[in-house]
Amino acid sequence: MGKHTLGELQHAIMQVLWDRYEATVAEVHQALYDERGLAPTTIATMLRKMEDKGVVAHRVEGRQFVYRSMITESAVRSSMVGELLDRLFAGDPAALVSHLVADREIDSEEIERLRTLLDSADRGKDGQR
Amino acid sequence: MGKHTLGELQHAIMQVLWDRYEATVAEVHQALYDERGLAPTTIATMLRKMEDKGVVAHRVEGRQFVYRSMITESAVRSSMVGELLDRLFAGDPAALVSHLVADREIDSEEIERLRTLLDSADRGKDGQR
DNA sequence: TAGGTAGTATTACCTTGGTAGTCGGAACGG
DNA sequence: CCGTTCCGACTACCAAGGTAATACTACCTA
Repeated sequence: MGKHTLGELQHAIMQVLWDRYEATVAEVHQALYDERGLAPTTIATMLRKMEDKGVVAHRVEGRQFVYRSMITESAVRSSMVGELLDRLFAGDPAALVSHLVADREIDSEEIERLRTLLDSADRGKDGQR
Repeated sequence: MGKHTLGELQHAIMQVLWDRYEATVAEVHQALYDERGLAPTTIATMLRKMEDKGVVAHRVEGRQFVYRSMITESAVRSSMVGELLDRLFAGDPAALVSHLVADREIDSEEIERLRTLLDSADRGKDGQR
């Protein structure tokens, strides 16, 4: 499996593509303009670089390019979470969760949610095998 | 609060400093040599750059520099986990945990550990207020 | 058919992380 | 006292992410 690591802007662009499935440069630019105020050429350049990396692809429609994502959001998450896990927590997911509850003030309500989540995940695994 | 984001090598170096509290360039180099096989100057250069960023500091002992970390491991974790959380999960820790159990094959045993962890965390919070 | 315009291609910087060679001074060994 | 060696300082690259101006081309319109 490749290194699906995306930079800040790249991820924001992917977000747009994941939302709409397809988008022209202009559409991506529009979608990000309020938050970032970047030039349209910046978006275009980034998309080209991302295509070089193989994370997006485009088709031609009239005189504009319509881009689409080549990787799923969950693949990117796996890749990036996995990397952070290895780097910061020696690959131990429990250590990450521990950090989450200890440091990031997660209120009791949130913890309750998480516990429910774990319960169902556990049940799901049991049912699967 | 600053952006305590460290690269791969930088983090490995910090790890050494966190372990020993203080270390010379040669010691850091030695500690990382088996895994990475880098030139001593590479370590020295990196440490200088890290000092520019303010994440380490040094004192002079004889003719060598003794470096120490200026930031805690937990601060780095907070910073980097927080960033990943915002970027990939819209700041929702539960979504991260959800991804963890759904995608990263965490076995039932692990889930059990996590649940125990959440229980005690919850109790801790209650006791605090 | 000429000119404007929309939209991609080219080119160019800047920053940060990473990697390392070479230089210069100071200490150490004889 | 002299040469070697140890070590930080300086300098130099490379890649990737970001940011954007400028060039080019093809279409659309008057």
